[in-house]
Amino acid sequence: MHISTKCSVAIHCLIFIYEYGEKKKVTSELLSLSTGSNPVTIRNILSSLKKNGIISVKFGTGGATLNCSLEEITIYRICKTIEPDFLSKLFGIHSLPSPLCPIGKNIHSVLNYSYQKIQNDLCDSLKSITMKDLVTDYHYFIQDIN
Amino acid sequence: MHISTKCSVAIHCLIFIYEYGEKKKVTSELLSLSTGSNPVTIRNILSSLKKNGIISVKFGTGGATLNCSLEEITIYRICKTIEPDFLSKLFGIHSLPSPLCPIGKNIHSVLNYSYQKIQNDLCDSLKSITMKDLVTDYHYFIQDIN
DNA sequence: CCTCCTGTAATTTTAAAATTTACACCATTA
DNA sequence: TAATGGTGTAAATTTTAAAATTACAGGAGG
Repeated sequence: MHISTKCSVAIHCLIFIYEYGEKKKVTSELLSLSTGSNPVTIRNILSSLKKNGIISVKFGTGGATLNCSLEEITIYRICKTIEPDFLSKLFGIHSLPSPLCPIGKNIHSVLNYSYQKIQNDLCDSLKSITMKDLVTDYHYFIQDIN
Repeated sequence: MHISTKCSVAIHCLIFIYEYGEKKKVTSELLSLSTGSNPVTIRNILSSLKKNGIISVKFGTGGATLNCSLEEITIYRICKTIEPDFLSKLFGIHSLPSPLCPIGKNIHSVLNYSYQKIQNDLCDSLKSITMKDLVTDYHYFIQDIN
């Protein structure tokens, strides 16, 4: 199972909110059009980001705005917010090894021990990239291509 | 989507083959019982490992044996063998962002640029652990628990 | 030549992710 | 104060990917 596309959509939304949040009323409908995802999916994502304090969403009247600086929003923070146990779901593990076999009995412990290290490494990697980097890259691509 | 459970099953099989491959005839049926996975799944996994030169499987009569030293088999090599494009499938990306929106038009480039770095980091992490480590851990757990 | 095994294609089942439908509730404004 | 255009969320449905199952051809060795 991979890290959900919801994280990619969340990044897309955050760039959009950063770029337009002050000028326009950024609604779930608008983000739905830009991302190509369903408005309900967007609302669920925004709801998580809001609970984590990353954005504010005006209830009733609508519209999302950024609530903290780009440097404070790492990819790790986004993933963790959207999908709290994404790291432990990184590796699939077969659920029914035989308890009668010494290897079957211990394989979960063995795998988890090494997988934990890999998860920690991935965690560091995800923490090293922030929305600041992504917005900078976005501006680079905008200039370059258009 | 996560990294397939087939990788965990492959590691299970390799420990089994290392421990018993010389003494017993390790068949897909036997590995199926130990892992709790289907014999056909096992045969597909063994078939990949065989093509990569990690193990040998006796055709006709049956039985798998290790073909190289434990140190040479990294988790990366196993994953890559079982699921060649697992790294690029690590992050899901929404497939239909709007080409009419500047962000929608560039989001794939932006995401891939950062995701590539993360994939490289993960790659390094996966290369840092070998079957030697996993077998050592296994022996540790065996002693400890039984 | 019979038995036990591998290799692999094709189908079915299962499980997870995403979408859709539905509706209660809030703010603004005409 | 009622209409409009939003949010928040639950529940059902659809879609998609992974895994299991079924099926069978073919090799090795007693």
